[in-house]
Amino acid sequence: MVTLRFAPSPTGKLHIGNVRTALINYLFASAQGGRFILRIDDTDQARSTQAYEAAIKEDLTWLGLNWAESFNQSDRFDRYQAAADRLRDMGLLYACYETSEELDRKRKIALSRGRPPVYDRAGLDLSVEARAALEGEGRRPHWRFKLSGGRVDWVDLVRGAQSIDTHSLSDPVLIRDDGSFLYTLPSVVDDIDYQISHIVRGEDHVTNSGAQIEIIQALGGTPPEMAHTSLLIGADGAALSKRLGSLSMDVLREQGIEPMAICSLLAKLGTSENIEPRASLGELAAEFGFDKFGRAPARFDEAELKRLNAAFIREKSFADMQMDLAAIDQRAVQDPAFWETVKANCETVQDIRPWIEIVYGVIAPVIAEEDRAYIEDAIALLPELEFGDGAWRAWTAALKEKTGRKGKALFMPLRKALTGLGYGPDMSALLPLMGRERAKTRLDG
RNA sequence: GGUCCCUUCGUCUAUCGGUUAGGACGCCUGGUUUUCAACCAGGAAAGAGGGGUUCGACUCCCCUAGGGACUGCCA
Repeated sequence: MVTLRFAPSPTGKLHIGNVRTALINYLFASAQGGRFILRIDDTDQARSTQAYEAAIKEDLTWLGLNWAESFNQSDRFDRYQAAADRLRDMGLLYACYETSEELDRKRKIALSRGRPPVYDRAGLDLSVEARAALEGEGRRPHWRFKLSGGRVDWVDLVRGAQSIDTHSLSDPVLIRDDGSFLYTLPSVVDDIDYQISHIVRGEDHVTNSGAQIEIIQALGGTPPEMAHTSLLIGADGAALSKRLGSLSMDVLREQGIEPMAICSLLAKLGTSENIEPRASLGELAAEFGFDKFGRAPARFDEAELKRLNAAFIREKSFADMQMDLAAIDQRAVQDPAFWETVKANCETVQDIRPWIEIVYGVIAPVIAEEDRAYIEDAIALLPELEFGDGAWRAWTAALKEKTGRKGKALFMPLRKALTGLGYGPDMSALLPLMGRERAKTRLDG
């Protein structure tokens, strides 16, 4: 039985990068018939909030990434404490007394001397007396895990054979000087307790994985399978982090992006599969495979998401969209033909707004000076009877007859006068929707 | 400074020593719609640079350049 986990910390909103990791975990678990667990990494009490936690859960639910079980690390401090005690008993957890400033200074000095900024393990050599003296100064220790100094190897599902030299790593701090836990130990303890079979996360965690494997082994656990996916970068090739705010789920949702558009893109981006609309997570799961992932950073382009969303929208019937349409404007649901007519011109549902005004509201017509006379003819020939399906055809045929205009010259002035725009849905469908009176008013200018 | 990863059309990628270097999205052109979009068809478009190895290199090796990650009492 495979068990995967997604472990966000509730210190911010879910963005496109997080969601990709969540989705990949979900998809693999689903494809294997396994479990997908949501773990809230809220060990950082100062920065974690209930609001973010709720928002994360809301976003995941919106995306359809349902979890079999969820828990908070803040409820499991006793477990982490027990693990810390065991490590301490084994001599693998040692007290250090440097302040952050002192550590910072040490790093800078090492760097300036051309040496790697690795912790010098000064804490390891402290005698009982020395420790007592330091504590007498009012210092409280933080605690580091003693790395083996050897190599940690694993076969990564995405990156292949990995070998991390722990000698080049600083011993990770597991417990802060205020006694609180950093994420490392809780993560390891939870992965063991919940029998996580696969850890799937971004490649920014590869060195963490090296240290974590050693801690897992020290605690008597078996390291899970590991998969580190390459990170997403922006369309401009720069790090995505700068634009994370605009790519948060709540913003995308407000823009009218479909959850499956997001999932379809994120499941395939950076893989050898074509990025195409998929209607369900089940389809994406069936197509999922770590062997399809490349190792180079993939570019996330918001424009691509919009295009994919447009493709989704064209597939949506009025029934599919009724709720969303009503939420935007009641007028959008009074005639199913409205959606069917307008959807091909929308990238997101929100794009119906201008068409609502065009069909049901008031807009400023656009009539070029040289087309005045033509529009006068058009008014004269406007079909008297109430508009049906053939109104546009009959009207333009008559106009063609009268003016000799054809093609673009025949249609574009009418489109611009009636909609204020040079593009849009089929006029033969749009005209009956807006009705004779509205058309007349706009032609009058 | 160090460690690790990466580099094929604009973008995501296929190729696992011998191919007219393939596909998808985008783009361009044409068709259709007597208009735009949508839709359909066709087209242009790529091996970062330099050295090797080899009968033969996109593919293997080295160097250079460029990009990414890590190097936190963040996760």
